Amino acid sequence: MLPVIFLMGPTAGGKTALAFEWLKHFPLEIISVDSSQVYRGLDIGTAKPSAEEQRTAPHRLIDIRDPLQPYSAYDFQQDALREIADIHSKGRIPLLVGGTMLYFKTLAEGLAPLPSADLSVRRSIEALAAEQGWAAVHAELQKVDPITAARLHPNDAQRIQRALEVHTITGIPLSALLETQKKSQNALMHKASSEHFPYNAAAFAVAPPDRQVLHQRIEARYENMLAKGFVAEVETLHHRGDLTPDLPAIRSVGYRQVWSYLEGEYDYPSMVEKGIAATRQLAKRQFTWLRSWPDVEWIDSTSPADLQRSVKSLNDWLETHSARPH
RNA sequence: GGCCAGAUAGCUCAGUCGGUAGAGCAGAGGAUUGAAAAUCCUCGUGUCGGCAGUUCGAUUCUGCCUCUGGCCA
Repeated sequence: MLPVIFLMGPTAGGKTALAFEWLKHFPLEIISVDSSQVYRGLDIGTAKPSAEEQRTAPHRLIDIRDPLQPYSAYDFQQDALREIADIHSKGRIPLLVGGTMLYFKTLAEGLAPLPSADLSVRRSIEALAAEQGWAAVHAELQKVDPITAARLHPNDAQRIQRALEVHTITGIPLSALLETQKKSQNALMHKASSEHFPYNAAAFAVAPPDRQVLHQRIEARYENMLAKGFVAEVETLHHRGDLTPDLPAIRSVGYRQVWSYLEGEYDYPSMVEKGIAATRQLAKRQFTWLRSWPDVEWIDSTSPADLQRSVKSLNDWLETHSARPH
């Protein structure tokens, strides 16, 4: 079974530095696992690798969408599987690096056979919500899919909308469709191969062990982004005229806050404070995913010794779990 | 120097007709199936600036002090 490496971690945790270190020692090719770096024109604020860094180490699945175009976990799964196969065919090893934890999970576990998003259905559900409130939409879901309705909090508008959308399109409750997948799924999750993911995957996570240290890094990095022209970058997007703040791209951490600042919703210092706080909150949610991920090897990004240890660890794993292509 | 207004959770503030206090934000934990850097849930004891007085009881009333802001000199 061919090897695949997952390098996960919170934002500003030190993933890029570690990936470049590993690149010196192994025949790796990088696939980005990042729901914001897929968008063209979102560079500074997503900490996208620079042109120079991309020359040294090409990143796949970056700059593959216009901010107006949607991208989804399903799209990622399809794209990533294709890129993994391509890298293997070249006799190299795929290194998946990023912080979008749902994308990692989707890749490892696969998705149930669900319909993709349908704008007109979503609009009609939003119209109902605007007219009667989300409690009414939740009640509507209760009628057609009581299992999902019970699972979702009445305030979780986004998930209620999706569940109702799935039922409207297929006539089958979301809960039933998820059950289908569960039955066909391999008993061993994540690390084990399945029909969805026939690879041997090693999972690593990098971060400073001390949350305060991560917070300091987040703050320093945000200030640095602003110094590098982050506001001007968002201004360019703003001036296009066709982008709106409800698009996933513009909702990205930092972009949303600068966008609001440009709209005059609050002043510059507030924008900075809110942007940094939103980044901390993102990191916290990423930790929540990582704590429950099975068999993760944690690496302390503040310790040079630990970075070196990880090289040895990765080397051992590649030797025992798979024949290295070279 | 005088007058006025403040001083309550990490921050911004509300409140207690005297019975030791609560919102928003921040923070922490959790959930997470085609928007996921999204969306949602849970978690609030802090010498109520200090000292003294009145009182059964003061964060609340009174006096003095300290600090902050404003106005007048």
